[in-house]
Amino acid sequence: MDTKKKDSIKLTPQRIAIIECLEGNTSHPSAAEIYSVVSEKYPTMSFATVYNTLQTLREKGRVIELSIDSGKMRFDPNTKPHHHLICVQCKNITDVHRKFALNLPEGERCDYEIIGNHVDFYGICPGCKKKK
Amino acid sequence: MDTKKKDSIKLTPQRIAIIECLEGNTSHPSAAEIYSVVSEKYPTMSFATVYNTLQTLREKGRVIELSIDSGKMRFDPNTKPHHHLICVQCKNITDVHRKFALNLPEGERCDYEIIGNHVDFYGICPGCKKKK
DNA sequence: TTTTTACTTTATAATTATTATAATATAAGA
DNA sequence: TCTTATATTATAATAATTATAAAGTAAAAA
Ligand SMILES: [Mn+2]
Ligand SMILES: [Mn+2]
Ligand SMILES: [Zn+2]
Ligand SMILES: [Zn+2]
Repeated sequence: MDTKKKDSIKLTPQRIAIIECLEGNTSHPSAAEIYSVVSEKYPTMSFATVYNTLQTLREKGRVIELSIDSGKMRFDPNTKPHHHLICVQCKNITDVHRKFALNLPEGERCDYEIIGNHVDFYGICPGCKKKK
Repeated sequence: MDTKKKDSIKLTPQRIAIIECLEGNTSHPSAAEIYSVVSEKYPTMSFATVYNTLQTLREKGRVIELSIDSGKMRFDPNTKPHHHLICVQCKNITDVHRKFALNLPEGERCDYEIIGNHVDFYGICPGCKKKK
């Protein structure tokens, strides 16, 4: 809710545009998609700024990186634990807010210290179903 | 168990080396790691051959691509459905053979046709725990 | 308010993973 | 053995991301 001092970042117009693009965005955009949106408002926007800002936001815990799409990173401003429903065809990602009680029994933990888990559901989205 | 005619591929020494490198391999190697292993036996081995062969094996359903590690693909010769335990520090991937009964209720499916699911457990592996 | 300073943006180059191309080589069937 | 479709290789091309360094600017200090 409220941001601690350590979480504050210098608010430049570019950063504000990137943050606004992400705010409430459930499309899990790639860096290129974010660049494409913000560069409309700021034509001088550089790709490096998008990457720099995303890295800063990640360090501050305001965005999460998803390694779901092969080749490119996708970003999620929803940092609360949740799961995903992924279209295997168009790679659309939809949030799943339901909680799952998944506990690995001692024997399956291989001495790992377990931090958390994440479920990916795979399927075909309504849009792709329509296209036969 | 037995390979159908359609699944047969021309067996070259390079392909055999790559297949043998993958056979029973539970380390979920990257293309570079596979190249590094097979190029010891075949010094003329090309990176393109590793990628070509991996693509062929994937098309034949003999290997699975994992988009877990940011930046690079990792490959899993175990194509039976299973889950993973991932070290957030060194990106070691350990198989989890336990089954989870995960069914999304109608309301959460967003009209997707659901094909399957996969669970990633995150944690710190014993090796990384030791290094403080 | 002006000055200072540390941080940010930008253009550009570099890096890394992967895919494409085309000439040469070869496994496997006739 | 001969033939041919397919595989391998060197090499170039592409795509995503990271690094560098000069120039700009938000915010703190004076
Ligand atoms: Mn999400
Ligand atoms: Mn596995
Ligand atoms: Zn789709
Ligand atoms: Zn580890």
